[in-house]
Amino acid sequence: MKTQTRNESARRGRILPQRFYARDPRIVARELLGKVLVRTLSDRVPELAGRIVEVEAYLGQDDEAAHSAAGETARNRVLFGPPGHAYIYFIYGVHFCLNFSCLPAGQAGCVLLRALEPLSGIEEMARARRINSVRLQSPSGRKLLTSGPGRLCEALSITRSALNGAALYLPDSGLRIVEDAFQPMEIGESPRVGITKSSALPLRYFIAGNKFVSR
DNA sequence: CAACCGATCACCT
DNA sequence: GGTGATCGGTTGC
Repeated sequence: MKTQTRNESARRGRILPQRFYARDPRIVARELLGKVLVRTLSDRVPELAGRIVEVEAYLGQDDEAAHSAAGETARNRVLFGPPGHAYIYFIYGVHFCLNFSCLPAGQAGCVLLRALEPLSGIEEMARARRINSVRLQSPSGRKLLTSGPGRLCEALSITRSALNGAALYLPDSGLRIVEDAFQPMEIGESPRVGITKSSALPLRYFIAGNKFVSR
C-alpha cells in the first residue's frame, strides 16, 4: 500500500522539537521519512549525516513485538520516559539498533531506524564499516554503509554506552534530527522485519523507490 | 543458569 | 538471489 504526503513548512536544518515525538509512533514514523539524522562525534571531526528512508513503528500497547511489551526493565527504561530520546539496544551479540521514544512519559511507543541514505561524512562512515574505497565506488558498496539497523549504527558510531537516553531535540547531545528541504515522496508500507510476534501489522514505512531501503 | 533474540556476513548457486 | 554460522546482553525460570 502506498500513500502521498506533503510537508510545506519544512525549514532545512531546523531541529525537530520534543513535541514532534509526543505522538502515536505510526505518525512519528511516517513523518520521520525524509528528515536528516546528524551525528556529532567531536568538535574536530566533520558531522555525519544521512536521510531517513526506512523506519518501523513499535506501539505503546497491544504490540507483542515491542521491547516494552513485558513492562519496564533496566534495559528499556528510556521507552517509558519522555519522548524524543534515543533508545539503543544490543542485539544478536553483535549489533546496536537505534530507536526514538514516542508518546508522553509513561507510554512506551517508539520508532526503529532501519535505513539511511548517506549524505555527508561518507568516508568516515566507510572507515567505521571497514568498506574499502574501491567498493565504495559502486552502488552496492555504498548501500552497505547504512542500509540496515545494525549497519547505520556502526557507520555513525552509535552505541548504547555513548548515546542511550540522549535527547534528540537538543543541539549538543551528539545526535539530532533536522528538517530538510521539501521533496515529494511516496511512502510504502509493509510488515516489520525479523520479528515473530505481532508480525502481520503493517508498521514498516519506507520511501518508495529509494535505493538505500534495506529490502 | 539457560533460552531468547527488531541482524549481518561469508559463501554458495 | 539464498542459506547457515554467529555473538553476548537481557530476562525470566
